Amino acid sequence: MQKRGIGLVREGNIESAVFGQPDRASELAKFVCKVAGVFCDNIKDVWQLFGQSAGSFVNADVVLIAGPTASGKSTAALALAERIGGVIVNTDSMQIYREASILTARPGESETIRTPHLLYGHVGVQEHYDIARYAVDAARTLCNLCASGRVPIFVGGTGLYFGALTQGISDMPQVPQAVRTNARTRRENLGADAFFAELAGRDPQTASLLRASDTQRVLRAWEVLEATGRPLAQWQKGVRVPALRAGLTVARFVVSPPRPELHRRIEKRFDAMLASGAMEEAKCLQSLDPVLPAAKILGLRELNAVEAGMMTWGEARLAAIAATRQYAKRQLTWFRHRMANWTWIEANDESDTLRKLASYFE
RNA sequence: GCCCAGGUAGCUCAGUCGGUAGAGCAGCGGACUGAAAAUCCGCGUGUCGGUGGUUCGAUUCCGCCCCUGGGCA
Repeated sequence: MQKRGIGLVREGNIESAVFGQPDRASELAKFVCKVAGVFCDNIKDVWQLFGQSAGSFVNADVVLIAGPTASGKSTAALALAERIGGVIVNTDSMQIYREASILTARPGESETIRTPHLLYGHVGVQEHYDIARYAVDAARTLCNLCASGRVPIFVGGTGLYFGALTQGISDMPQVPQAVRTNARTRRENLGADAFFAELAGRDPQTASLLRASDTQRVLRAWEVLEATGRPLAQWQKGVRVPALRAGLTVARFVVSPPRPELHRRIEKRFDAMLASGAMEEAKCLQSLDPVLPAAKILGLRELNAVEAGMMTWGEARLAAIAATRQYAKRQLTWFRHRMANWTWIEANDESDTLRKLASYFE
């Protein structure tokens, strides 16, 4: 076992140890600099203050790399994996689907042959995958990898799933499919407002946190109450167990190109998808039940609209690209607020991203 | 060259009987614990083509010019 980097911060009777945890270190960096009376704006500088090499980061037990769609995070993660002997683990809610490799930009054979990629394409599009299953899959994967001694590098764009890794989700029973179907039917029959009023009558606590228009959450609240007899808000107060258990050294990164560059990359990537058979893939998925999560894969609806004669190619292309931009924006909102203390890699291009990311593992 | 229709937000357009303007889309900001590539909330971002004139006041009316469509030559 290699030695972890440790820096001591002293102020009066406060004494804190900075272990090889970039996020914790970055939190303390400003404080350290203030105490030391020097200017430094990154973690490596902090380490150098203490005469230590930033190489301690290579000792991370786990690496997390988040980023908006098309940010180049997968490429960066692969390069990092090869450098530190890591294994890539998916943290994306759509790249899990077997039959949708092109539209979800899932790593292909040329990537998977270089480094093991886990939790990619392991679920059929007909399945109703969700964060609960992800939490289980991720914990199991982590467990397996711990024994192997290879560093897991979790890569993806689903903020909620990163939450399962770092925060965990409250334990609660699975809602039977029949109850879920009933909820949908009932909301359709009653209308959104009456359905919400009904929920508010039975579960004012959860309802007070929601709006009638929030279809998905209102349905979820109703289902959980119906299936368990207990308000969702109560369940959510339950203990959350992170998949990344305490004691692990976790290096956390957000890959974030400048917005205009990201938009260019999104457009370019969609054209690349079209060129590599996205239309054919969409055709195979066109009869998917709209209720299934996989039916929400970006671009699917638009390409199927072309097939159905409802949209021209040009319209579908622009609509799909716009939908992807909007998704990236929502991801960034999550990351900015939930991952504010992660190490942000704000590079202009792929090689710059790689260089910056790698610099934390030198 | 002449005639007609236009030139208003990033795009498509509405509107102002003269008091400096608003929709959709795009965009931007935000929320978010079992569908999360989902779901939901908030925000107009503008030399009203240019320039003279009339007017207390012009994006609106008039003249000229420029640009874009279409038609006639």
